[in-house]
Amino acid sequence: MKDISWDDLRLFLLVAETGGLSGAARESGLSPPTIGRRMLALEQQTGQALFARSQTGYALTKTGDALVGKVRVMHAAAQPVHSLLDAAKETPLVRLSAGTGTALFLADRFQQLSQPGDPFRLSFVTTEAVLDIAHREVDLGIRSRPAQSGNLASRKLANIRFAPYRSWSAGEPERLEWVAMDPAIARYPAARWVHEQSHPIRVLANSVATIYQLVRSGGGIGVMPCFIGDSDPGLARAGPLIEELREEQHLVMHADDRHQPNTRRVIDRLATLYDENRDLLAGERALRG
Amino acid sequence: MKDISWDDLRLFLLVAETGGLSGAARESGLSPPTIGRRMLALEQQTGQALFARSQTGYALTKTGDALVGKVRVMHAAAQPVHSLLDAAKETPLVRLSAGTGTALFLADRFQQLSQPGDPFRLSFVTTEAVLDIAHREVDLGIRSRPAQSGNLASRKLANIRFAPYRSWSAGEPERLEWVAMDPAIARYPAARWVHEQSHPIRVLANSVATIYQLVRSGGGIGVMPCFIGDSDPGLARAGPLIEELREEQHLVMHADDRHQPNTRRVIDRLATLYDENRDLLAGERALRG
DNA sequence: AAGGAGTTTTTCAATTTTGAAAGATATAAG
DNA sequence: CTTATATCTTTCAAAATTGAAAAACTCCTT
Repeated sequence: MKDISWDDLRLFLLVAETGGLSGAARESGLSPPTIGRRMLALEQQTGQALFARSQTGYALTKTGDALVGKVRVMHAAAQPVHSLLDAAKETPLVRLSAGTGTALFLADRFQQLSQPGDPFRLSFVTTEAVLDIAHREVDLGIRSRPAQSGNLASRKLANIRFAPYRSWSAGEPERLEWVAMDPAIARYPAARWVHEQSHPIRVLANSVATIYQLVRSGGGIGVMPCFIGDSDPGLARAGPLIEELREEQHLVMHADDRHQPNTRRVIDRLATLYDENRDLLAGERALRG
Repeated sequence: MKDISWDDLRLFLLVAETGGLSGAARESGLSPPTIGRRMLALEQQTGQALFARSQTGYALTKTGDALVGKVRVMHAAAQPVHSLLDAAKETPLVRLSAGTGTALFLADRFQQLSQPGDPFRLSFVTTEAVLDIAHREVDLGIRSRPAQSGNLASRKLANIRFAPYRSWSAGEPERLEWVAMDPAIARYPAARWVHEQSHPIRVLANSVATIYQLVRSGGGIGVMPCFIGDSDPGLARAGPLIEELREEQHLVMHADDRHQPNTRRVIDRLATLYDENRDLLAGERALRG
C-alpha cells in the first residue's frame, strides 16, 4: 500500500504512549523487533524523525509529538467501530444532524419539531462534520447540497443568505476587528470569506455557534447566516448582505426512510418550519442595520 | 495483532465505496485477490457478513452498511495526519479548548480574555471531546480533572454546581418533560443524571450548548451548570441545586508553556475571570427559582 | 564494583502475505 | 446466439514479515 499504513500509525501511538518497544509489544501482541522495524520504516517513508531512540526507550521528537495528537483522534474515531459489534438495542429515535448554526435556529423553534405524544424521540446531532446518512450515521441531515448518491433523497428547504454582524452595543463597525473561523478547518465559502478580505482578525473559532456567541458578547464582527443574526435583537448588521455568499439548505434522508412514519413526520415539520421562515433565511428580515 | 487491523478497515472502506475488488485495487495499489482475502479474513475475525458477493462486485450487508459509516469517520480523522507533513507555518495562536457549555460562559466574557493590542490570537476550540494538551492538540484546556501526567500542569479554577433549568415562560415545572444528553455519549455524571431519575425524556442532544438552547426555547427541563443557567434571565431554576453533581474546573496546560508569555497572559486572565465569578459558578447567583 | 533487570538491536529460519496467471462467471453489445 | 469485456476466485511461487534467540547497552540495587 503506497499510503502510510494505519496499523503503523496505531503502533506509533502505542510506542509513544508506553515510551518504548517493550510496552508497545505487550499491548499489541507483536514482538519488539517487529515494532522497531515498523517504526523505522514509518520514519523512512515519511522522511521525518519521529523518535529519539535510547537504550532505555523511545522519546518523541517534536514532530512525533505533534503527530501523536492527531493519531489519538484517529484512535478515538475507531472506537465506534468496536462498539458496533456490541450492537445495542434500538430505541425509536429520529436523529437529525445539523451544523451548530442551524441547530441554533432549530432549537429556538423546537416546539414545532417535537410535540407531546410523538411516538419517537428526536435526537439532535449538532456538529460541523458531515455525517453519513447513506450509511445510517444519522437519519436526517440538513446540508448545503442536495443528495447526490442514488440511495439518498433530498428536499430543498431554503436559500440562505449571509451578512456581517456585530453586537448592537459594540459601537462603530469601522473600529471593530473580526471574528473568524479557524482557516485550518474552514470548509465552506462562508467560513473562508473573512480570510479573503483584508479585515483584521481578532479571534478564531471552530464553529458557527461559537462565532455567534463571540459576536454577541462584543468580540467583533462575524459573518453568519441571516437566520441567526437577524433572530437576535442584540445583534445588528455590520454591512450589507454578502453577495458572494449564498447557500442552500437541503434536507437529506435515506431514500428508504422517506415514508417511515416517524421520519416522515419530522420531515414535514421541518418543511413547514422553513416555509414559515423563508424571508428570515433569505436575509429579508433584518432587525437592525 | 489481535485487534482488527486498521488497514483492513481502510480497505473495507475502499471496497464499499468502489463496489468491488477491482476498484479498491486501483485505489490501493494492492491486487484484487489480496483484497478479497483480507475482506474474507475480516469477516471471519468479526463473525459478521459484511458483503454480499457477486460476480459483478461486492454489495454491503446491513452490518457492512452500518460499519462503513463509522470507518468513514476514522478516515476523516486520519486526514490531519497527512496534513501534518505539510506543516504550515505557524501563526501565533493560543488555542483554548473548552466544552460547549463552558465556551458559552467564556464567549460572553470574551473581552476579558482577548484584548486589542495582544501579540497573539486566541483560538477557541469548542468541543465535548477531550483534546490532548501533552501532545499539543491545544495549548490550554478547561477540564473537570487536574493534570495527571508529569508533563502537564494545572490550576484549579472553580467549583461547579448544577441545577435543573426551564424557560421562564415555559410554565409549571411539574408538567414539563426533560431534555437530556444522548446516553450513548454521556460521559460525565451531569450528563447521565437525568437518565438515572424517572423523568420522562422528550428530546436528546449531543452537547451542553444544544441542551441550553433547547431549554431556552421551551423544550423542557434540562440539567446544566449554574454558570449557564443563572446567566440567562430567560431561564429559571426548576428545582434545587443537585447535590450529587459537583464538578471542578481546572485549567490544564503543558508544563513547558506555563511561562510562555502569550499563554501566561491567557492563563492569568482566565484565573481572574473565574475568581470574579466564583459565586455564579458555585450556584449562588440564582436569578429566578 | 558487580550483578541483575530491563530494553533495544541484529541475525536467521519459519511463517505469512502477496501478485501473476489461469479459470470461472455475469453482463452488454453485435 | 455468440463474442467481448469486466469482475471475482483459485493456485502456486516469490517476496515480505515475523519472532526466537543472542548480543549489546543502560540503569538500579546490593
